[in-house]
Amino acid sequence: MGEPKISDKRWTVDLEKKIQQEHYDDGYEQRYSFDPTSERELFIIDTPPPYPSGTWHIGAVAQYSMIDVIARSQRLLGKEVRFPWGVDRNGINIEFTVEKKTGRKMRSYDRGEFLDLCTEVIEEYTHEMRQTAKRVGLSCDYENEYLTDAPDYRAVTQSIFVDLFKSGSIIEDLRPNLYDPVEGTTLAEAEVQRISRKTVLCGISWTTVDGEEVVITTTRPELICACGVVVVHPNDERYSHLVGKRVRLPMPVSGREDTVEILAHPSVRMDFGSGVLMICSFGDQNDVAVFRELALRPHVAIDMDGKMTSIAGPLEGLPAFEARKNAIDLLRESGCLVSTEERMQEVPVSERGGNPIEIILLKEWYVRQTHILDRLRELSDQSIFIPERNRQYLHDWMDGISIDWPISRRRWYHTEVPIWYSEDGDKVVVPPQGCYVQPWREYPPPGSEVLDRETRKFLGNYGEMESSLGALSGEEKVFDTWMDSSNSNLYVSGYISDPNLFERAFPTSIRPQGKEIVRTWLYYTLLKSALLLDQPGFHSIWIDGLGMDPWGRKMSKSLGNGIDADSILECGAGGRTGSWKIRGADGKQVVLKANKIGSECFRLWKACDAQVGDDFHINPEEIETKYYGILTKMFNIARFASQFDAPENLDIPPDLEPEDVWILSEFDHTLSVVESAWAEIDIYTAAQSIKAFGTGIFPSHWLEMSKSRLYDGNDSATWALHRVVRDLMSAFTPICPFFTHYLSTTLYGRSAVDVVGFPRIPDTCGANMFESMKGLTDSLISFNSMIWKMKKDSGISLKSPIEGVDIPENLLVFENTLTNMHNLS
RNA sequence: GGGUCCGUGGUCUAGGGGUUAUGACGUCGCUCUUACAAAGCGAAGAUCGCAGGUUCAAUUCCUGCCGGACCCA
Repeated sequence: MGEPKISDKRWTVDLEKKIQQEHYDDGYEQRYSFDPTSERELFIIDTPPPYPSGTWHIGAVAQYSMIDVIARSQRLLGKEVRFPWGVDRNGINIEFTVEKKTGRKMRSYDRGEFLDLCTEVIEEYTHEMRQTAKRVGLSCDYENEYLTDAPDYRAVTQSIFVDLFKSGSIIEDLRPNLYDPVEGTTLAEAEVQRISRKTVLCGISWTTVDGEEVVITTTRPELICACGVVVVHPNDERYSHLVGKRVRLPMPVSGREDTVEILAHPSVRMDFGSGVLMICSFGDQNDVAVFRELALRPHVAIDMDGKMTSIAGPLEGLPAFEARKNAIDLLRESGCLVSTEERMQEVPVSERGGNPIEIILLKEWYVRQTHILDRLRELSDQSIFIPERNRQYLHDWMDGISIDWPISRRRWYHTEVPIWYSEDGDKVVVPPQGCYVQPWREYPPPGSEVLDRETRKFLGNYGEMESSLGALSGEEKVFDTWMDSSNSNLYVSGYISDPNLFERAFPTSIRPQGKEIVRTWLYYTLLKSALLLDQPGFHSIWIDGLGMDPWGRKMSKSLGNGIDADSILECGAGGRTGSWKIRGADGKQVVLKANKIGSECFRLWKACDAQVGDDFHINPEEIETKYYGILTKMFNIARFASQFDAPENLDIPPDLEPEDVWILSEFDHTLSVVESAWAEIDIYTAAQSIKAFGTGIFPSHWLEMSKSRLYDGNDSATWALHRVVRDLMSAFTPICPFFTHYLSTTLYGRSAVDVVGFPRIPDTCGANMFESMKGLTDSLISFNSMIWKMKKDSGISLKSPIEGVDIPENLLVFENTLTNMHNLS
């Protein structure tokens, strides 16, 4: 015994930052790198590649910190863990950022020049994001960082495209597409959001060729020129006599017939407006469905700039929104407008740009998916979902899929569709595997192949056929960014780059992610794995909820309730405190304050505070008050232990006394619970068990009982103390790596983060005594509490002697200890 | 409008057909007991959203309603 080896009085955020600094400087790579040839069980994590946008949301950071807990706990269980660090950098977001920064629209730039600007800006953000990742303790393999916009990653995306094209899973077709006319690009169903907007519902008088008047209700009078058919419900007796007749369009049109047929169709709601509906190409998704069903010839009313085409007659050239106002005026003048009514309507807008969406006919590339949904369901049922109930999100999404996935976009900062077209348009050229190409500014590289555009039949090598293809035109379109990110599991498991690894590592061990991107990232990844390999994609899928504000609302800029990650992680560093102004539930500003949080406390909070899968409320005040004290407690236990020299050999115990056998058996039981919780990716149970033992039974009862023996240099007590503290730190290391690293290194000269193989207490120390000794635990707790209460009630201090207390029979094995501890006489 | 999930002391949270419902924070009282007052010990505090139903028994299962979140039309 002597001076404590740990001189600091308590854990501080400054100490945390100092330890972190050393940790990242010193041997970081050896510690956390991945050896693909390892004999150990492989555990590959498909880390969500975050999108760098400047600030990182605290909710997302909380999720990543739990992914790190998974990574560290699997290392602790002895697995060879690959915890990759990837950054998703493709996409419309960065294009918008650059446009905003420079005040110029993308299309006013030279394409190459614009790409360079994007790279520059995204590079800055990428750096900031990596700093935050390190600050929260993510033990990723940063050395082998992957970027989805880097040539090697894009090459994988393009190679997979070529494979799927050759196998017929990717096709090119002219179909009605969701389209954002402001940004000039196609969208997938997953990219569409709905907002509520005020709109005018018009009642318009149409006249049949026999001269009968019919009123049709619509919110889109400008689309009359695109009307292909007028429909009524088959059971609607008011109109059954009209079915089969033709009706005249109430607006002038050009280049098409000016009457359409009236038909019966069950999709009409009889109680909506007049009960007569005009079907246009393409007003909404229902129109698209009816057009397909009735095989109608579409009239293109809106062009790619969002303006009315020539068929719109007097409306030609107007943007859709103005055309609508104009159409209403024209109808009013001609006396066809019989009613107008303002009402709220849900309209589809683009997720990124917030622009109203049109549906227009476009030639695009598609990944076929509707044919494989049943198989996909079977495959996804082979994966374990954590928690199981979140499997439902995937099922719901798959049940709603009705059209193929359009993957081409008319944007720039994305992976290019790797294809060239022959001059006659009948043949295409695709690059060889593993090669990144930019067809809009490059010719096909050596090794490219020529295929028939329709049948995809191999026609010959590009080198040999070059002269027969005429002037090649490179595809200008790019991929939806989900085409890139949905390859992440393949990429990190060694697809193409390391076949030996891929053989062992696929299906990828785990996909951790938030529930909000089940319909995109998870679904598309599973689709890819199914199309390419007919395999499930993942062994386990861990789906967490979303970080919400303290009142349970989604954090968003517009609500003013967001919390920046750094403000939490840096709270308490260098004497700075944290203060957050957040708009509360009642609309008033609420100020939240905290003195110290940091990464360790933050991680502990997330691990302990809620089960995986549910949305979680983030309140900095709560994080501090509920969890900082636990760190202080655990720190002081280690500090206390550090004043007694640790025995040389912590593997072989001396002769152990009964109370030490008892605590070791209790501890081993806790360890067994924690070990199986880590194995099942059950962070909550592991965290709660460690916390309960480490702040409860161990310090409050065993430590108090053993103090006098420890001060007397008792070998048994000293051995038990250090064995428990050392292994407790190891078991705890996935949650608080820097905290346990510091304490274990200081006490035992070996970092808990380097422990590979979960610690358990040997049977020789009583680990197998748990069943026979567990009855003592409850008796001890109630006996100790009873004495403490007796002393309190009689107003004497805890060390004062007390008389007339009988030790219960089953606790007589601890007679000396208890007599000493409570000063019984 | 439809689907999914959630609703447990003042706050957050665990659990789950059966004697006194888990833990934490906050509150109150006592204590500076040779690790810890940024702590310890003790106490009070819940008709488990509401209304029905199933059952010998429900907070737990079912139905409806109310409130919240997410997704979809």
